[in-house]
Amino acid sequence: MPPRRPLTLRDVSEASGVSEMTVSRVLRNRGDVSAATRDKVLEAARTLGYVPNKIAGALASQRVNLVAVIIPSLSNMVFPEVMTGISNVLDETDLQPVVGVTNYQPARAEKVLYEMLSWRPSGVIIAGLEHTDAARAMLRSADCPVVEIMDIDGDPVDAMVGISHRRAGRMMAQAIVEAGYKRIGFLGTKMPLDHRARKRFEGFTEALAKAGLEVEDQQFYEGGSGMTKGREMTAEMLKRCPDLDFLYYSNDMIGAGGLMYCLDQGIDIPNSLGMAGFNAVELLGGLPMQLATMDACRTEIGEAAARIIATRAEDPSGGGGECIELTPTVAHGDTLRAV
Amino acid sequence: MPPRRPLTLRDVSEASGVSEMTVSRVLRNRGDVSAATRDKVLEAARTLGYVPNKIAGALASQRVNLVAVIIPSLSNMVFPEVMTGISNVLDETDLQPVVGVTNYQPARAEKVLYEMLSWRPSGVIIAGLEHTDAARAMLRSADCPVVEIMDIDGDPVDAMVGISHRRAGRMMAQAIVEAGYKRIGFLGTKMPLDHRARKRFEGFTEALAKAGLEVEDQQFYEGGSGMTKGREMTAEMLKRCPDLDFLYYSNDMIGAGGLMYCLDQGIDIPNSLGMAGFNAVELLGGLPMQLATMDACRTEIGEAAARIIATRAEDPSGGGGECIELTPTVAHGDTLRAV
DNA sequence: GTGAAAGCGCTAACAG
DNA sequence: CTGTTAGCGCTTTCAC
Repeated sequence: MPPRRPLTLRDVSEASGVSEMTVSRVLRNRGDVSAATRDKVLEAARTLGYVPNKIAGALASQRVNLVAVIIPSLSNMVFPEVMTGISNVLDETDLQPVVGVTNYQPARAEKVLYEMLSWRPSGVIIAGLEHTDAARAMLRSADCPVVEIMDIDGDPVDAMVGISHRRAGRMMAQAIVEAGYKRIGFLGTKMPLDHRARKRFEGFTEALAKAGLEVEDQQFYEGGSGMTKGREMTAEMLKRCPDLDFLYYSNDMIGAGGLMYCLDQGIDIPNSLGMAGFNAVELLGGLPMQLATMDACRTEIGEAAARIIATRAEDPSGGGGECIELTPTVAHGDTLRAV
Repeated sequence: MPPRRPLTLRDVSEASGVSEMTVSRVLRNRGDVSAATRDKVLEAARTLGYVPNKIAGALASQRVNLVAVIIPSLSNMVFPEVMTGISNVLDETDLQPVVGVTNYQPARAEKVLYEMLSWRPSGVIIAGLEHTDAARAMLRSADCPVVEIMDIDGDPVDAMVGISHRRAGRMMAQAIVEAGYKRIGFLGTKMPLDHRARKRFEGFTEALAKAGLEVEDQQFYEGGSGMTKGREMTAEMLKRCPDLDFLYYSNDMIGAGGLMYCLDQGIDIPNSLGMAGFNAVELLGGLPMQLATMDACRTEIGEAAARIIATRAEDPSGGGGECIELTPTVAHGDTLRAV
């Protein structure tokens, strides 16, 4: 057995007695090749176990079938769902998503972006509208479509697809006000790290203000959002302010923890206390009570974003600056009184 | 503004008055370059907004800093945790993970693998030991380290890192037997789709048999494992076999759903009924009762796998065929009586 | 329908 | 410390 050297087109060419060029044509289903030649080539390629070298191919053709997807985390169920949407659409094309994770760190985001752009992807899908100056500069001069997703409250570099978190916050506030709750507490992530949560909170307080109300107590946390965290924070807040009649959580996981705590305590939900989260986490479907929440249209966002990239990959001249706003809906569940 | 053409080294070379080769050295921190030249180059590169073309670089250097990670799903929290482990280690190197998702479909796995191998990655990390013949063939002839993860009950193509699911099943069975439970039901995914669950089940029944017991009832499902599913299945099984005294679930999510159901029903856990899952999902920390479970060492698996790749990337001659078995531990939680 | 030549943008290897 | 030369493996372009 000769020292293993990666197979090249030339090997297939020699094995099949067909020129490299024609082998290349066959392997890419390009141009007219006689059935006989095609068979010879495919046969040779398969028995050799040839895998084309996309690096060389991409360099020569100036075409890369990769789409860079840059997200803050995989642990937050939101992003896997966005990925599902993206895959749903890209699977129909020859584009391939490549995922980069930033862990909510702007510095990492910059590095991941740089790294991915250096592979000259056919498109970039990136979470959020807030980026460092350097990242924005890279996105702007990237020679491919850029879709910023999840959020539309801001100025995109190119295209954007998402929901208005400010509006989402307002909608939830309105539902709460309409249901007659008055003494409202907020529990969520530390804002500077989470722009979308901040915008929801802003919309939320704004709509409360319009109804003459304000948030009576608030508490912020850092780190992973498990149910444990929600449980602890809820216990603390209710100890501090026992007369609250509603708790608004920045996401469903901590909300579910809070809900479990309240049920343990025998609190009468949703009458003496209402609760709501954000994000419609379906994993939580089995809880004894359904938390009020709001669907953030994650799969749809991924699909729409991917569609923009795919469309422009087909026709690079068209498109640009697309802006797609999706509309979330409030689910009252069992923890927010209907009116 | 001239028609936008991607910047090349030559542009930086011209802008800085330094040869392409030296520019290249600076940008890669390679070899000795005088501080003066270095500054000129970096300055020029930054103001131009140059991003190197890794495609060309990789072709020339025959080196790619990508590690292909192939996993069945992102929705199953297991895999994001493995990814965390991988990132923990690769972040210290210049290697970059690239994720491909197969959705548990062998055909997709083949395609994703082919696609990734065609980019000539520095390593492959792939979930499971079971692959189609074509996939195995590709892995075998891939010219890079291949680490199969999660499971070690089988023959690896090259290296493997994981736990023995058969042993995990046995361990849980022993804990259950020792605790004195006798009438045991099993609820899990359809086996042909999930080799690791199957192996756990095999080990489980084997250890039960050794204690003179067998599974009294079992039920399988397909599709996403949310708490809802676990709740429904549990209700059905307990209706069918009300005298069961233990329920073993193939994962924590459905187990948690079952637990919620039983608590709703006022069943006395863990006395009249014990329960256990698999995978130590920490998101569930806030439930009123902690499900007995078993840690599958996901982060550690990712770390160990990445370390193998990183080590071999440094010294391509060394290594090969590493096999790392990690040992899970049983957590009794509140749903499995201690002895 | 098929082949030959040129070069994609970078880096290895060597020369100064 | 810096520059020159020759490809990396494929596809584009053009010729037959």
